[in-house]
Order: sequence, then structure tokens, then C-alpha cells
Amino acid sequence: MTTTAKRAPARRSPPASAASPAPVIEEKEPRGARRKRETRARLLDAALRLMAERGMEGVAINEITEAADVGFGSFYNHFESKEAIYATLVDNVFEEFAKVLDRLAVGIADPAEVVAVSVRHTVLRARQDPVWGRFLIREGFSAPALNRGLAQRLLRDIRNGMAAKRFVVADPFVGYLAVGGTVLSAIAAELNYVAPGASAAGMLKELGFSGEHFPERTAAMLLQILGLKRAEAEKIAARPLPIVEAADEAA
Amino acid sequence: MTTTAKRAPARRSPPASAASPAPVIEEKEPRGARRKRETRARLLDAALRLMAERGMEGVAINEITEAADVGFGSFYNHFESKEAIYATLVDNVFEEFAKVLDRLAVGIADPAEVVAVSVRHTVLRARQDPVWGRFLIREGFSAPALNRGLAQRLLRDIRNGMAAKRFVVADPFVGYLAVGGTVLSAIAAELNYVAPGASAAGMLKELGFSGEHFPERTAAMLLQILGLKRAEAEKIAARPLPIVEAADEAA
DNA sequence: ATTATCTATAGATCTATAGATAATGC
DNA sequence: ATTATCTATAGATCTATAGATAATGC
Repeated sequence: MTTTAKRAPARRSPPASAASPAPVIEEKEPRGARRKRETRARLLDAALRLMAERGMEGVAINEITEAADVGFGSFYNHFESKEAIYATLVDNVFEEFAKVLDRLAVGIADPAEVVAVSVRHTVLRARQDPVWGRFLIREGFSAPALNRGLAQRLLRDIRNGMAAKRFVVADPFVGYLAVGGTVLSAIAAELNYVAPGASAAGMLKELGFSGEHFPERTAAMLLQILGLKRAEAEKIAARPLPIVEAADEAA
Repeated sequence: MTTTAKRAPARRSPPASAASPAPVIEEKEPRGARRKRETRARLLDAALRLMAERGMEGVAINEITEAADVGFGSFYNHFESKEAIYATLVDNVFEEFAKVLDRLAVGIADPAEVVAVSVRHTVLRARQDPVWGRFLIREGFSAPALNRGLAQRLLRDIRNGMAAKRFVVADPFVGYLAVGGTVLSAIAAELNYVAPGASAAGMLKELGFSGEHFPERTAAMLLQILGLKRAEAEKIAARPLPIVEAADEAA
């Protein structure tokens, strides 16, 4: 049986972390293929860590393979160049995150709550995974990021809210920019000020600022930018976050 | 006379552009000193152009000296390393800009108008000088930038406005982040969407967004974030900009 | 036999310095 | 004589590739 049975091909795409998305292996996968996939995933994860910190140009391929514990030449089995692996990273990270946000929004009818939940999740994630947060800030204002899922989704959510008379935005273009910019700014604050052990925290703490309930406060601000009254914005921002079944994370 | 008279030392600091600040030579300056100063200024200007686009790591010292039309070795007469010239750039750019903002605010009593004028000027400047704009975005969320003049000034303006009961901000910390993030976001938009010949404009234009009166619309949004009513925010954002005597720009 | 990995290395690129050249200031 | 520049180059670093080694799949 075992020798004669035809090997079922992998039914779906390879496994993943933020750097290397979309897992869900169901049946057997040729061993060599898995090995290759894992090497690729290790390269992507290492590149994400290094490049989030120092940018694409600041990292040598050598460092990536070393950090991934992979022979140097193997890099070229997977990627043509440093630019190529970086582009793949941007792609994967934003793609994966867009999917997470979609899953979060399932079953939430109120556009305001969708925005609030998305923002809180984003800020929380940057706290839990600072590498990811840094990467987001680094690429947040770049054209690729904006044209990909994230900005599109934000626009859609704002339009939904306006259509439902839930949001009242005099200037949707600038409103969109304000929401996006505030999110990035909040993530930067999370990484630089709010997170425990942050360096630049002193200045703001002295002035009475604090990092408590930071995701919720950010969400409340955004809802007010979108035209909700303060009390309601705060109420919506404080609702319990939906529990979302963890996506299969490989790394 | 000419030979016996003691040479008056330069009375103030060297001349400058955004990359190399603080000009105002009044009397004679030893010729060699001026030459050195100019070489330094050319290096800084070239570095700003290149590094705004590609980041510190993405630029070779070689390229800087080539763009500055300066012998390679001369670089080391002025800067110890690439890191050193970059740090000087950050310093100069933010220092110079802080001074510009201060000059702009002179004689404006209303804190709301101070904020509006500052923001409009910033967005306009990014339009006129995209290199400068890119540099600002690149460094906008970094700790050095935040700890320097800009963030300090923004905080001060917000506190002034709150003290004068002009601003009503439930959450000053997040308000500060929202204002700062929106400004950066607006500059990114100016560079990517609004400016003529921008690439990514299509998507948003289709949705009825436009770049008209963009600086004023950004300012109006910020004032609303700070608690002003929409009508008043728009009125203040539309006031004529103060005319500020041009600072002596060398490059 | 095929496929993915590894090691080794040629050649390109980049940094930092040394020493020569040119201009300045006395 | 001093100072700033330039040219030339040694040594380090990095990329891309070639060819060897090891594992897989038939």
C-alpha cells in the first residue's frame, strides 16, 4: 500500500508566518518540497527581522542566510536578489495582514466597530511583534503598501460608514489620510514610547501622557475623526474584541 | 591698511540650505575657510538628495562626492563616516525647519492659527521641495526627529491652545499623535498622489478625491482634531499665510 | 536521476587612508 | 608654511555563480 499508493499532492499553498503566508497542508507533501519551503520560510523570516530594523539596503544577503542558518548560495535558489526578497516580504506581510483584518471584521455590522476593531488589533499586534510593527512603519507610506490591501480596505470601510450615515466626514480624502496617518503614528508611539523599556518615553510621560488603554484611545480618536461623538466613540472603542481562531502560524 | 588691518572673523555661522543651515556672512571670511565651507555644503546637499531617496544605507560615499563634484578623499576632511553625515543632515534639516516655523508663528496670537499656518507651510514646502519632503517622511517617526524641535513645538502649540481654551482635546497624547501622523500622511500624499505627475494618483482620483487646496484642507482637519468646529476650522485654515522674509538660502 | 543544499571563489563595489598637488595666507 | 583638495590604492565587504555534496524519489 504505502509504496504503491499515489502520493497526494499538497492541496493548498505552503505554510507561513507573517513573512511567509498561507499554510494549511492537509496531506502528504513530497519531503524535498517541504524542505525547500522551510528554507524559503526561514530566509523570509530572517530577512523580515533584519530588514525591519535596518531597511533593505542595510542588510547583506550574507547576513540573511547566516541568520536563517542556510548556506549562502541557497539564497539564489529562492530569490533572484535582495530586491526580490524584499518585494516578497512586503507582499506577504500586507497580504497576510489584510486577511487577518477581514477575518476580524466578519460578523460585525457596524462600520464604526469594524474600524475600531481593526485599529486596536493593529496596535496590539505591533506591541506583541515589534519587528512586524517596524516593518509596517517603514513601508506604511510607500506606494506598494498603499495600493495593496490595507489602504483599499480602509477606503472601503470609510465609504461603507459614510453610506450608512454612520460616519460624517466633510473631506473624505483628508479623513482617509488622517486615519491612516494616525494609525502609523500610534504604532510608532507604541514602539518608541509606550512599550515597556522604550527609550524616548521620558519626555512625554513627564507631561502626563501615558500608554494605558492605548489601542482603545487610538480607536476612539479615529472614530471622532470620522465624525462620531466622543462618548459614542469611546463606547465603541471599549467593546470586547472578537475572538478570532488563530490562523496556523508556522514561525 | 589692507595689509595691516586685522581680519575680522566671520561674525556668524556658515551659510546654508536645508542641508547646511545658518548663513549670514557679514564681513570678510578667509578665502580657504569659505572654500571649505562650500565643499561641506555641497557634500551635505548631495547627501540630502541621495539619502532622501534611498536612505542612508543605500548611498555610497563615492556617490555623494561624485554628485557634489568633490574629490573622494575630501569627504573625510568633513565627516568621519556616512553615519556622521547622515546625523548632521537630520540635525540640520530639523533645526532649520524649526526656525522657519518659529519665524512663521511670530505675531500670530491664536494658537489655532499657529497650527494651521505651520501645517500649511509644511505641506507646501514638501510640494516645492520633494527631496525635503521625502527626507521628512523617512525620519518623521524616528526618535531623533521626535526629540528634536518639531515634536516639541507641536506639543507646545497644543498645550498653548488647551491652556487658552482654544483647543478641546479629550486625550492630548493621542491628539498629538493624530496631528503629527496626519501631517506626515499628508506629505506622503502630496508626494505620491497630489503632486503633478504622481504615479499612484489614479486610484484615489477615481473615487472623487482631489488635491485642490490640499494644505488648507489638511489644516482644517487638524484643527477639528484639536476640537474646533468645522466652520471655524475651515475659516482659520483659509486665512492668508503670513509673508515671511526669505531666509538667506545658499543652495 | 533529480533536486536542493552547501562550500569556495572571482569579480565588483565600497571604505578609509596615504601621499601628491594646488591654493591660501603670511 | 599651512591648509584643503585631489588621485591612487590596499583591504574589506558583498554579490553572483560554479561546481561539489547530500538527500530524495523512482
